[in-house]
Amino acid sequence: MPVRDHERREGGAARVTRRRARTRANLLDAAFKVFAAKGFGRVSIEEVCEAAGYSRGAFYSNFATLDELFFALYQERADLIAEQVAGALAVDGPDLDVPAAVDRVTEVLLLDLDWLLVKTDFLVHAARDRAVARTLLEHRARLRSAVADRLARARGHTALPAVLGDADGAAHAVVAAYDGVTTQLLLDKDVDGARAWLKQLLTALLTGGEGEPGNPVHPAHPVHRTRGN
Amino acid sequence: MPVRDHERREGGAARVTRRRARTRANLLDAAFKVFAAKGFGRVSIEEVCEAAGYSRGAFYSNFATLDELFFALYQERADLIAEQVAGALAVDGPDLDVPAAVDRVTEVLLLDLDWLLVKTDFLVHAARDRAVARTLLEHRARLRSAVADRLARARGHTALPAVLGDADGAAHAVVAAYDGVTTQLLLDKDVDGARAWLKQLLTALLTGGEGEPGNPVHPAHPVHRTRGN
DNA sequence: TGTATCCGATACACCTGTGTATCCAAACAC
DNA sequence: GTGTTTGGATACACAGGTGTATCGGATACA
Repeated sequence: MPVRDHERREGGAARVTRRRARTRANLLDAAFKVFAAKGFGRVSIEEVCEAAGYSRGAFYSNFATLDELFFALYQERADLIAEQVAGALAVDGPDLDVPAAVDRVTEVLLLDLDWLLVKTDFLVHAARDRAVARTLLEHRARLRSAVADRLARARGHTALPAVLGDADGAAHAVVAAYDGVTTQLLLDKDVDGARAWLKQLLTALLTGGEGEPGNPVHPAHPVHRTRGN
Repeated sequence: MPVRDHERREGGAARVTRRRARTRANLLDAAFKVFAAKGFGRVSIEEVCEAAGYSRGAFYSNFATLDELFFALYQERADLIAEQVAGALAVDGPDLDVPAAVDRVTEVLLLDLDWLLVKTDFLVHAARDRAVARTLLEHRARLRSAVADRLARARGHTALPAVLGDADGAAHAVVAAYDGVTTQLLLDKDVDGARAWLKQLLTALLTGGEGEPGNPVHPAHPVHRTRGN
């Protein structure tokens, strides 16, 4: 019998399952750290196992390939983030306090730089694999429609600038802004600057611009480090 | 004598240099194709050589590592794009025709999907290497200030919406929009949709929204393929 | 507690890629 | 043309990862 335990879970519920679940989780956690540090493309199965404190046997008992692990890892964490965003959007009553909601969402989305690194690795991965791309697109669609729903629900109370079309269009723009800010953040590593800049962008997009009168933050955001980038 | 020819060009001009330049260019071209197809992380030196029709000896005679080649490759192509963008911005006279300029720039920026793939690989690469990140940031800064200069030059003729602050802030937003649209494009591969969407975003950002009255394009852009993503 | 099952460790054979040393032929200077 | 330099091909030794088969201790259940 080959070692492929991971593909013969079908009819009856598994029997042992407890140790298994733990090691699987440990492998995923270790993989996250290693991926964040070195990048998916430069990580071997062995490294993941070593970081988790297991041998390769444990790996092959739980996953068929590194890709499969990566996929599971992404899905787990992405679902988690999606929940948090949904939570951040659900706070207000029927009428929407845009700046407050923007603050909360921004906080969640730009919380962890390591996650952004891994997420971007996954994007690159998905860009070359139709099937993977599809699930990533679904993830994004879910997030986007959460935003769109929230906006639509508040329509009339808070008017959207018609520039972007309907609530769905606005949600698209929100995601694009998030992606854009993320790209910059990956390079300058200035999380606080990125948060401020994203908040400004989003409020500008959603309110038409009459946010609080604070001065612009984007140019030379890094208070420390070389500026202007 | 080790094979490291590539690091002993110093005082006198090289002597042979012609064959060398050709093979170097061939290696870079082949690398671009292979990188685009499989992703930097999954490409070996051998593959590049094979694709270019050389042996590994040729590679090591021109580059020390795959990273070095990647860096050279990125710089070459990025410079090229920067030129084209500058050209697209330089067309108008002293007063700026925003929609026309947006059209031209958009055309250049979203011309080649392969380039976007490689560029994103490079982003991921740079995100884990300070030195590389620095040069990428400089590239972006150059591009951004080209935009900012053009906008500043046209100020008064065409009023910017004050939402984003000065011309520099607007340029930041332009780049962010570009990055955001790129991310989506990498997943749905819908170049035409991305162009339309980027145009709309940019005109909305720069004119405050009174672009042509065409209806919004973003939801369900793909005329073919699964929609809504 | 006994026992059947499962999970992960270990060992093995293999393959792919790497980097260097050496050498031949092509490109240049004259 | 001829001699010299140079660029790339070839050969080699080696490191590191992969995937599978097998085995022993751990785990759940009666």
